[in-house]
Amino acid sequence: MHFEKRTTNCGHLRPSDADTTVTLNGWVNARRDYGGVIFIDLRDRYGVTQVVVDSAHTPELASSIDAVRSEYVLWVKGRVRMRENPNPKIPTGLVELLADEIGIINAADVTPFEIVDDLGTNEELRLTYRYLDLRRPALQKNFLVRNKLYQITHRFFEQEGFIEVETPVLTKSTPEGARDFLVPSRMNKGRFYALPQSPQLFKQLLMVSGFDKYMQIVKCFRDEDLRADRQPEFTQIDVEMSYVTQEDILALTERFIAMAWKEILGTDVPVPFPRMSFHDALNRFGSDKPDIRYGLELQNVSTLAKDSSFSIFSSTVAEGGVVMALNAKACGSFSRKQIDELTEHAKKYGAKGLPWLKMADGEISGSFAKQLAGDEAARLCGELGAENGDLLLFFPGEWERACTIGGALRTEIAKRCGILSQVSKSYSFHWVVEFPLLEYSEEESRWIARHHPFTAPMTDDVHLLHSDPTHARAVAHDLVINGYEAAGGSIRIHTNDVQQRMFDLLGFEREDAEQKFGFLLNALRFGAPPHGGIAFGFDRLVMLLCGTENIRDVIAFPKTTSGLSLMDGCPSGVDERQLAEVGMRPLDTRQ
RNA sequence: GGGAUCGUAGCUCAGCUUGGUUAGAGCGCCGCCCUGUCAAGGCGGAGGUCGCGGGUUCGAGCCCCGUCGGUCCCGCCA
Repeated sequence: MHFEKRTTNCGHLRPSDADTTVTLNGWVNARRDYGGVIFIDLRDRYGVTQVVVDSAHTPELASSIDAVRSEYVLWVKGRVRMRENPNPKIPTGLVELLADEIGIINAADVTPFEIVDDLGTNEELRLTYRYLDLRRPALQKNFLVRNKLYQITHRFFEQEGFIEVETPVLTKSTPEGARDFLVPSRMNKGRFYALPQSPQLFKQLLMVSGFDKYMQIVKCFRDEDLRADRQPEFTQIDVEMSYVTQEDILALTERFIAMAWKEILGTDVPVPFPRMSFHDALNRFGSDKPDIRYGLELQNVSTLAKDSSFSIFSSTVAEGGVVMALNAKACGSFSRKQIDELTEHAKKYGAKGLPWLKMADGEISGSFAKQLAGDEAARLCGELGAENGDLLLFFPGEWERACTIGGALRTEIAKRCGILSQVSKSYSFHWVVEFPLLEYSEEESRWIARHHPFTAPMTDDVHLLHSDPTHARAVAHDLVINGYEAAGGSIRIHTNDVQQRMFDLLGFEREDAEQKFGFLLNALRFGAPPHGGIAFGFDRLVMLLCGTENIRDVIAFPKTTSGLSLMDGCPSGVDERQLAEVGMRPLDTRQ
């Protein structure tokens, strides 16, 4: 196929290029045919340039491009000239290319949807033809941001003295944490590799090896259900350092984030980032990754609720629970229907109901107003700073549950009142620290690690490990940006005996721990330096930088919420021969 | 594993509440006209397994059951 190679691109030409002869290659974005004159908007990833075919200038050319339609690939050679009617909407809008020659490089069928930014096409179709979806400028912009972040990441960590080391993709399946994707072994039938949920153990082993400062941009895999911000395969910036304190990790992270935001968005991010404890995050915002771009903080009204004549309040406190509350300012105008919707929302998070009060003209009404004796209603309102027109929501229950429900309602109120859209263009950065090291799993009747089993306890809390595990805190840190967990990490356990004690606490038999994590326990015996690190959710950082709330907007070939790739149709069946080779038999689907 | 919601022309949607003639609109597509548009315009035209399967009914896009798929959420995600 003959074609004339481009001498410039479709986003480049300006008035200073007038009277030069250039060749463009690109896709037909639009064709406007006036008979005597035809306009063709030619598009590539750099922009759009208007091409003019003028029958007065080139009488033969018009008929030679009769067949040209949207998304045809063309080469166009011509002379740049100033437009009679400039188009201020596009950067090349002052000029146009008067075509001398046009060649059709490739024809295109009518596309299943138009290649424009503001299309409302359903995502199913877009994902099926992802390569066409990716032609849209809006999506291409996201991948330019993504590319910038790759480059900044490598440059930043290189400057900071880090070494990028690749870790295996075929690894050992370990208990704890997310479900593994398994890969059957042909050479060792009946045995399996696992794709890494993260390179956690490898990066710790690299510290034992003396690499000192390690980083890697790495794919991770978790076989769990998807969400708008979660894909089964995703990218992390994985970081680990030896001889550091938590302070060193936080400071490094702050420098990195400030650099990324400065270079990509041009904004100055104030450092250091504010910190709050896990406990405060839950108490004040009802989440361990709160969006603190707006206030609307929760309050604990347990002291008043303890002696309430409203029995749900008093009994909750008597049973060791709390009553959290939220003053939804100026939401007193919510209808009964709207409050019912809020109640339904609360129930999704495990609430049994949603007690509420309204204050209007100094009068207090609400779902349990009649059950409050004396000045109790007034005292609750006073405690919450209620004014006329406010709606008060209450969340009785076990502390973490009550806070979580409150947090969910806080977000919902912010959405409904337009608070979220007011702050949508801004960013907030903060740390959540002092996470609980452990939590008790009712399901498994044992303690499980809240972060992961290699996280070090705070020195002050080591003595609590056996006496009061609930209150032992971890040297862990999450970076929260706009309510997203953008990064998370910890100081690790670096001695064999502490790690062994942690496994004991988690209910691992010695032999079991040896079999599952023996390589780590061994490594910790050979002079392991103290170390710690952090891992950034790369896709989430790109989402934040692009201002999108959908992780599929920043991943070139994503999966649907049911884990399918609609474009190539994976996961797919394999034939029996392939299965037999890896020592597997087809599932008997008759059962 | 559970909940909500969506699926009608190539695309976006209306029609469903209250079952009833030939399922409509805009965009796109095809043809013709047109020398300054950039959401071009004018005239004409083609295009439908109403996701799929079953049921109720004289009759189903509409009601019921199931199923497949998209999206969002709870659980899950150390």
